[in-house]
Amino acid sequence: MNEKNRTIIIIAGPTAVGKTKYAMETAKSFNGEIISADSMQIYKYMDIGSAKPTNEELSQVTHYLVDQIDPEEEFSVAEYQVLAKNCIKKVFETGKTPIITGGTGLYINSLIYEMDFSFMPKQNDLRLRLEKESEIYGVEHVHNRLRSLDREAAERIHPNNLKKVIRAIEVLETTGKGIRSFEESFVPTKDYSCILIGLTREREELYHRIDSRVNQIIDAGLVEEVIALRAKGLSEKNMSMKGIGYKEVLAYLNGEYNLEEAIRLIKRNTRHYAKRQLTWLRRYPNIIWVNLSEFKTETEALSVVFEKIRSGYKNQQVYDL
RNA sequence: GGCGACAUAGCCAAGUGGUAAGGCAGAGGUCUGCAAAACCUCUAUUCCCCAGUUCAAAUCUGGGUGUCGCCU
Repeated sequence: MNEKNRTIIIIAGPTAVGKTKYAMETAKSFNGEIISADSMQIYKYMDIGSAKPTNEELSQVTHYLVDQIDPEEEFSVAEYQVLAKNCIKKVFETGKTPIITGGTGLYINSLIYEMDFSFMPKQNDLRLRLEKESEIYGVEHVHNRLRSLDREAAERIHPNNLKKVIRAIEVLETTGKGIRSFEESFVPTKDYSCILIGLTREREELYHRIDSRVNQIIDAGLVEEVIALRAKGLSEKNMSMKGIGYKEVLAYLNGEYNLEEAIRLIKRNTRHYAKRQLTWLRRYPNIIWVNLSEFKTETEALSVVFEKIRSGYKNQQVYDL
């Protein structure tokens, strides 16, 4: 089998770096179709705040996993992985190249590493019980419980990180096994190989782009979009509404602060998010970085991106940890 | 010109004789079923400047500089 037929291209990078544009061009040049790895763009009706590709862009290149899930639905990596892997398979079958793009690091992990979520399902009632326990007796109490089950895991997970503590207990109670070995096995998937491009920019420039994008999003009608979502019955309780831009506008609409403050917070939170994304991406040993700030024109930057993808094919720069 | 208050990190500040709280911003990091989530770590050898008192000064005294307020 031709190596090229089994290689996916991942265009990763922090929010507002310009992923959409570069992924589009890559798709056009490499006979590709785009599969999103974005935990917010996957939701329907959340167009403006999640900075989805425009209708024009969507019509130019086939996109998967954008606009798929109802915002009130529960969704997680486990489901994402199944959907995305199906899409990848489908794209391969048509003889095209899957281009993965998006900023959700965990979703990307689920595609490049052998990650099996199926044997440790979530346990809603246990979760609720533990959450309640932590409210009554405090996070330390729940953490102590983890300690009694798995000392080593307790040492690794900070007591304040309740989500993680609960998940560890959940896994221990349902499988009876430790969570450790599982966490450490970052085994590359055998389904295909990956060329991972990391787009970045100088921090200052990135932050400027974020600020101006937030302004654009507000002008484009984010507040109206949130009002419409609220009218559908969505509230801050829904995961989808915890997205940056949504939670702040919701708080503004609830009278917690004024619009100006909401905009300030959206900008700040987006900056924090971008920083965390960069931290995440730095962990990939074979990521091929392209600093877009280094180029005078987009054409120039694009040709470098393409060149790196080509040499990626040549060197078989695949995930091999 | 006179009187008064204040001067501590990029910003907001606490500290009123015992060796620089805290918050924001910033930086670094963790991550295997909510991930735009959740969580962790770091960031003033020095408090506007100079002199003095004291074992010890951001803290007290004197002078200078600057900012703000009030009065003429």
